[in-house]
Amino acid sequence: NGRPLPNAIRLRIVELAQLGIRPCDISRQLRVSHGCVSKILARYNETGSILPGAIGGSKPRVTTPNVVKNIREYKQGDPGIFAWEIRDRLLADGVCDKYNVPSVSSISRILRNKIGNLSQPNQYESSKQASAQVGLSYNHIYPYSYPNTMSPTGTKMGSPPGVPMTAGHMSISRGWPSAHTVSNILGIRAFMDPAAIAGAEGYPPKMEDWSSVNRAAFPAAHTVNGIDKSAIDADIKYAQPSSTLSSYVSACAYSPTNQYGVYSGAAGGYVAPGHHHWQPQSPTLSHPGGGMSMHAGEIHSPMTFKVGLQQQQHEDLNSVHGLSLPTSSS
DNA sequence: CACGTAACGGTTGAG
DNA sequence: GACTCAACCGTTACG
Repeated sequence: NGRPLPNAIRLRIVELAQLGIRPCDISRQLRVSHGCVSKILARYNETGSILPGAIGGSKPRVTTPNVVKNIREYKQGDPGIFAWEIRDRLLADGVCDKYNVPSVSSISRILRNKIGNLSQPNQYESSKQASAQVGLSYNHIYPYSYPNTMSPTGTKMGSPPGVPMTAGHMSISRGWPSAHTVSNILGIRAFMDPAAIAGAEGYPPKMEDWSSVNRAAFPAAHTVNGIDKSAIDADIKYAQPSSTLSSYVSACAYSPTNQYGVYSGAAGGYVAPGHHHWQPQSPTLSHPGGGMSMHAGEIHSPMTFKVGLQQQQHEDLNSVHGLSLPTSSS
């Protein structure tokens, strides 16, 4: 199946590993392939996140209306300007950063297709030149936006939201933002995902049974009660692009004190991203020291984001508590 | 046998 | 609304 393992299972994998259980035993116990266990643990060790990457979607366009507008202005200001000069200026003026600056060929294409007839200064006439409004919202809504270009809140995001990430890591992942960069965004969904909760109390018989499982898993869950999966999904879907929310969730979902302190000391480890509370209590699978230092920059911001929406999620996650981890008892 | 990882087919979501 | 594309997923097979 192509869908991510429920978060609860992912959690268990990391938790068991930290308890010193061997990966092969984990895979047997949780009935997950050893390859999957290996992958999740490897990722956890590398990034501190247990969350899956961002599935689906398209690579963000770099030729946003704003970029096009700037290119147009450059061209108008200096009709003889070369594409590579435009590229440099886009970088120099901060219109783009090195990650989302259009290629020279893209710029050439823009010049040719969209700005070719500069004699017509009517900016928004040609093609679907997208209004400035759309341009504005671009970074806003794009889950894949780069951390440094996407900070609608303006409060944080000096580093990727909620996820530890060194520059080196960014570069090895992909040209555009690493899946891990947005993994916390997915965390919203993953953690609200009924399947994830269902998975906590055992192995979900069928992922397809989300909606029914959901109700069973949240008998008293105010937020979910009476709302079917589609409604939830819709909420989540719209919530996702919000970096503010995602930041919060990443913090909330992995808050060791509120959510998982119950489990055990060792289990606290997986909460990793950016918590100074985190202490490798179990050396078995604790993060490499370097890994934690990567998180340092994140430490404070997630905490601040926990406040607003916490109650709601908190209770949801408490449900996770109630249902999960027969391990600790058995 | 345990483990890491590439190949594979499936799922997802933006365009 | 169906389609395409490119991302990620977990399983499987192999070393």
